[in-house]
Amino acid sequence: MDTLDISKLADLLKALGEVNRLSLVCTLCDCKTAQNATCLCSCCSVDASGVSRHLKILSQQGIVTVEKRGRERNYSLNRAYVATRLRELADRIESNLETS
Amino acid sequence: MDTLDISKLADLLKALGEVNRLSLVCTLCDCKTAQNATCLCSCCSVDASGVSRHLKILSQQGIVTVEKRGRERNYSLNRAYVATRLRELADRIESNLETS
DNA sequence: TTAATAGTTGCATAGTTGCGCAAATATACA
DNA sequence: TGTATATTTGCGCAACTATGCAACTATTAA
Repeated sequence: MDTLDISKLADLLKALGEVNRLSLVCTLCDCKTAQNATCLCSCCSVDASGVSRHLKILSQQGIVTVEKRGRERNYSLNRAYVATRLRELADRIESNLETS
Repeated sequence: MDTLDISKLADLLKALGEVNRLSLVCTLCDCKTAQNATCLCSCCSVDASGVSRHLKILSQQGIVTVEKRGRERNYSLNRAYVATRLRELADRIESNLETS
């Protein structure tokens, strides 16, 4: 894993590593359908502008996808992408090495 | 997953979500034996005091274990613990729901 | 004891982050 | 049109974070 990958992964983990953002992610986890920002407000303790900013960070990191629908934005979790990144790191951490 | 768990997991991810700390973790990944702080300095772009502080945060989060040995501290990665936390989240994210 | 080595801690600083509020933008609908 | 709803953005603020430096503690070894 080179420096660039580490930096990119760190950005992903940092995006997940904030309690309100992780709450948003966990809420989206439990939703079969995409949710709009107003609906997502209820799961974390910030106002709409804060939720908007958190969702922007999550989407910049590829954690959620936005779909514009009228005046709403519908957010859905990129389950496979996030799970894959987390499992890749888990696998790397648990890999048994022969050398060093 | 309740609020407390989310908060605790966010703390873990935040600890991993800093590029120098993640570099330390990845370096320890590739080491079969525990490494001391001076040795770990080379993998990230901060001085010894910075490394010391980052390692403290990692150990507070249970990511690494410290073993005092003379004037050295030897750090090793808690592979199973970290990998398990990451996989738990990955599993939750990918779980298919029947409702909602 | 003295000097060297390993690591930690206090301090100051620069930069980042999360937040609410208010204003702005965008869209829908009467 | 005008009004309501959904979301974003600018602003300022307070709190937090990462950093280097210098001083410190702890341990080893000459």
